[in-house]
Amino acid sequence: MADAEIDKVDKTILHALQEDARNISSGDIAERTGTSDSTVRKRIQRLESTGVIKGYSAMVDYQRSGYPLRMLLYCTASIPERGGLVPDILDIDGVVSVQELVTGEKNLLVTAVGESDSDITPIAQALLELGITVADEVLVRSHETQPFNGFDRPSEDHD
Amino acid sequence: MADAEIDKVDKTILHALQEDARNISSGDIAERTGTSDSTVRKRIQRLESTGVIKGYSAMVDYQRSGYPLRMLLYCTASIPERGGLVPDILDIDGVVSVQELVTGEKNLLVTAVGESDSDITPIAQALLELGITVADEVLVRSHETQPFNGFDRPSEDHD
DNA sequence: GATGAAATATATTCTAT
DNA sequence: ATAGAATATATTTCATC
Repeated sequence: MADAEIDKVDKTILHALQEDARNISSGDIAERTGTSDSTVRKRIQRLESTGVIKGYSAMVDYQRSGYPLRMLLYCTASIPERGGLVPDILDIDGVVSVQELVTGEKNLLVTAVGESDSDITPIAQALLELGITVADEVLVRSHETQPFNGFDRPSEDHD
Repeated sequence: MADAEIDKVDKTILHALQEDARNISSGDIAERTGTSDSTVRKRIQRLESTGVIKGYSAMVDYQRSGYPLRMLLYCTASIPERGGLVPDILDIDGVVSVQELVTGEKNLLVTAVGESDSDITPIAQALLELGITVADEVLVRSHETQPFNGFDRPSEDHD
């Protein structure tokens, strides 16, 4: 359950699956690791069961799928409550991520997606009902995400 | 190329692939849409080629894979340059996302992942070399992301 | 871990509606 | 644009070393 047992093979697997989770087979990854596909499959199962791999998801361009609005909501919640509120926040329609911030008065960063501004208002309302103050709202103009590049150098072992 | 042609079937496909991009086949999705697997496959190809689906990626728990540090870097870049800098920023080791913010002096939000604080310093340095000022750094205590839930109600067509 | 064979599932192509 | 059928590939499962 610890996080220490990530070796070269695991790194290569993580890198491959971050690159393309749908069209790469265990055999393809095995070629890169120099092991067999059954080994890769067992490793993947372990990574899944230990929670290192949380799942596999299509990366959707919300802009091109009818939801052009992306907004950051900086919130303030009381520290003791904050952690427990995260699941409730994720339940709010349009919310795609919640981050607890260590420093600052604005200790919660909520990201929401929608069709238009009118979709954001009810989100702020729902947050208020959870006892969370929305201190600031910032519209996101563009958004690029990529896999972490720490797994593509399996030569340097992490352990 | 427009973003308007997302119908019920597409929404169901997007929802399914966001839920599990690796272990769901076109046939499985076809059962949900009430169409055939060959139809689903063609729809997926279209969604991919129009850029609605940007790719498929394993969601990795960086905390459990040896990279417990997540940091937000609020930056300031001159507006005309900002957009063009995004690819350069993504090239920096440890950077996982770049967001252009519409309002505020801090008009760029960079998210980075690393093993320890010492991994963040060179990132700030690299940003400086691009002519970007790091105005603020905030450590992320916890981070939860989920698929947008707008695709799980295919009853209401978006068009 | 690795390997090989059997069983399954999946993708491709072409035809038709 | 969707569906169906036939073929070809690919993938997993499982027993074995």
